[in-house]
Amino acid sequence: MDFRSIAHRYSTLLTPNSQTLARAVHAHILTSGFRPSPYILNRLIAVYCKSSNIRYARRVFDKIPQPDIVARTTLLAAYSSAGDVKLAKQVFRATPMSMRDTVSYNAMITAYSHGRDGHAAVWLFVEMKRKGFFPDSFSFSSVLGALSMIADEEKHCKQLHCEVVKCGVGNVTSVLNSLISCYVNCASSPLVSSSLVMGSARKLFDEMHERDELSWTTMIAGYVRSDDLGAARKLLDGMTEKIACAWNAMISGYVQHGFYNAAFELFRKMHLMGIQLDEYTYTSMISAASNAGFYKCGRQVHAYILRTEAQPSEHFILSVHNSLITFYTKCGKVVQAREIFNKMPVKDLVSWNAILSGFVNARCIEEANSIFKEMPERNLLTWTVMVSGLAQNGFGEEALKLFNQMRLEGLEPCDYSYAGAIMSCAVLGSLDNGKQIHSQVVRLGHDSSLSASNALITMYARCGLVESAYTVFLTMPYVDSISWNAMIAALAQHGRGVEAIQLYEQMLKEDILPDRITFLTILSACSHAGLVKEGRHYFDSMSACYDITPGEDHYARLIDLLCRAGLFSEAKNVTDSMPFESGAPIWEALLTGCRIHGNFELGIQAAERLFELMPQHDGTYIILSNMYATLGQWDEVARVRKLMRDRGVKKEPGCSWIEVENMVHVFLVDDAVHPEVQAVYKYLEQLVHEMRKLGYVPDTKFVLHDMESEHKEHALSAHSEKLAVVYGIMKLPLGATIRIFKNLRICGDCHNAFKFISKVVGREIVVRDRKRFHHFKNGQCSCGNYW
DNA sequence: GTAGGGTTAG
Repeated sequence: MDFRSIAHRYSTLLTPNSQTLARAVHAHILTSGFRPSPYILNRLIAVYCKSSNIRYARRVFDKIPQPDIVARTTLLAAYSSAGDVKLAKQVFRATPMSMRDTVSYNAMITAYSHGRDGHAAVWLFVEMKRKGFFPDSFSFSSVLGALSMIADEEKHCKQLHCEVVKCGVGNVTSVLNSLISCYVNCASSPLVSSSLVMGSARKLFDEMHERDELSWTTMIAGYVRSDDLGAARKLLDGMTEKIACAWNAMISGYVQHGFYNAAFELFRKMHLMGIQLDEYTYTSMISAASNAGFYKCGRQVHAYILRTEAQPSEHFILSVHNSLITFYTKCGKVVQAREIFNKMPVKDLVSWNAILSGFVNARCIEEANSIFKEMPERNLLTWTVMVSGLAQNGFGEEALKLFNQMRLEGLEPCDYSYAGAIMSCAVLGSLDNGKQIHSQVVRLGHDSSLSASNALITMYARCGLVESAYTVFLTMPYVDSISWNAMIAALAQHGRGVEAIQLYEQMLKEDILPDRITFLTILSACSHAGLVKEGRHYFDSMSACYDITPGEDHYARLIDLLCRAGLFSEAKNVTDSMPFESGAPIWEALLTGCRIHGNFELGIQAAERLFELMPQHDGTYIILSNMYATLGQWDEVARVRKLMRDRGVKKEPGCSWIEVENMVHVFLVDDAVHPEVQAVYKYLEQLVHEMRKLGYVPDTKFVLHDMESEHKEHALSAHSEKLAVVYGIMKLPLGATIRIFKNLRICGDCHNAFKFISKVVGREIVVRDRKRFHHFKNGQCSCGNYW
């Protein structure tokens, strides 16, 4: 067979799906010196482009001495869909003016549009007209897509609408679809009245002579985007054709707005009506199940897919499995999620990010870390998930390090990333860092972001500056229930229970619905302030007014509230009426109350139960041993100590820290490590002398009970919180508030001592311990000794 | 040779 006939056969066989043949032809060209016609070369480029083999396409292209406009446009379009605007532009620029035509302009406009550069696209559209090219329906579809990105006023859409009509494509369905989509996008701009613009879109839709799948889908998705689910549903119900995309848009709208039951109802209807369910339907439904916590429903969807999809496409497998990973992790089934992830034949970035955040949410930080290291590629989301995951799990330092590293790698953090960094500062109590990040947030315009601002509220509160937290809260352009919860929690942690309750009441007045977290917060606010009646009232309102079933955590806080107030019989009534067995949180609350009120009988009972439920928890042993010590039952003290030793339980060492000039200084009990600790001891000695003059008597009871301190007199002055406070007095500017942090609860003697210190040195001391804040000022503590 | 919608990761 000669070359000519081979060429002929190739040209008929080179369909877009014949990649193998394309390689054969290519090889033939390279090895035999065969010079195919431009037509064959163009086909070859097209086949390579179709199969995303752009590098081969480029090699063929570069071999052509004078590529024609078809070859150039094919390559340009391939770069465009691969998202490589730079190379697309290169090809376009290299095309001589005399060769260019409308199609090549259209392709380049689309390339800009894919590269999210709406201005460049519109500019090229204008240039193309100036150069005398007449825009066709493709030009309008492309430029309208670009315009959607930059138009924030209806008049922009209207302008192009006029041109569409002038150019005679005002009746072309595809152009009208793009135009509708343009109006729809514009409707989400804050500068326009959404209902007015949606009205214009709808008018176009109603006046169309012919509506295709896209018209219906665009219009329905448009209503969904402008939060008008009712209009979307009405349109869907009036649709006679069976258009899966339109149904998918509606379902996804329900899911995004949290109407999970409506989504499932529509899903069933879709199935009953015989509309083809596809990966888009399934992913939405699975995500509905994960968000709503409908484990059974999700399993059913999963099982249904396995039963019905015999030949799923690669795209189907990928997207469905990606959403399944999230589903299983959100339902607490990390093992299943991992299994699905491991078995996936092809993984993309979404899969990796899904499993990563699954581990992060399940608090499996080690696994998350190894996934993060293993990932073949990372994006902004990856880093953000990891930063906030580390922060949420208490690894503030690691989180901040990672945040800085992501910036070094040239990634521009988004508001969520900043929220993670701010939370790290909250965990560390690093006000200097927090303030710095706050100013960056403002500079970058992220201060209107909910996630960043909510994190700022928490950060300021946890660094001891409730007023700054309040300022953030009050200056937010809009707030959500998380903002309210954060602010109420801020007041609660600082013992300002009455204000916390007032804020909660205001939240109700503003028609914000409280959630489970709100009640946890408000109950502990009542607990810290001794507001028993109010606490009971709010607890009862949960199921009565808000249809929220109190969980074990809510019961535990109620019991904490009652026991702190010494109401043990009431607490018992509550535990008896609980719909479940008392777990560890309940017994812990009881034990805390018993410790405060010296109710040893019940306390010992609670402690013994806790030994069974969480044998590795150091706190129980310490409280129990202290109780026995107070009773003088030294045999029992010894027994508890032995039990602790035998079980290998280690007491978490007390440690306190303070920030001075952007540096965190850490002190341990009996610290000998900090370079300036000798000076600190010396200063403390002088201070105690002054304090004694005012009536301070060291309370040796606390030493007696401290299982780690063998040397009484010294141990008292060597508690880490004292060292940190003294260091602050020595190093911070005169009059500045001393803010220190402790990993455990503050010791009773230190609490007493700080009252005296605040008076002697005339400074405010703020202590954040494991549970709450203490503000010492002028010999008083804000907790009113109720802690 | 060129366009436009519905999904999954916080």
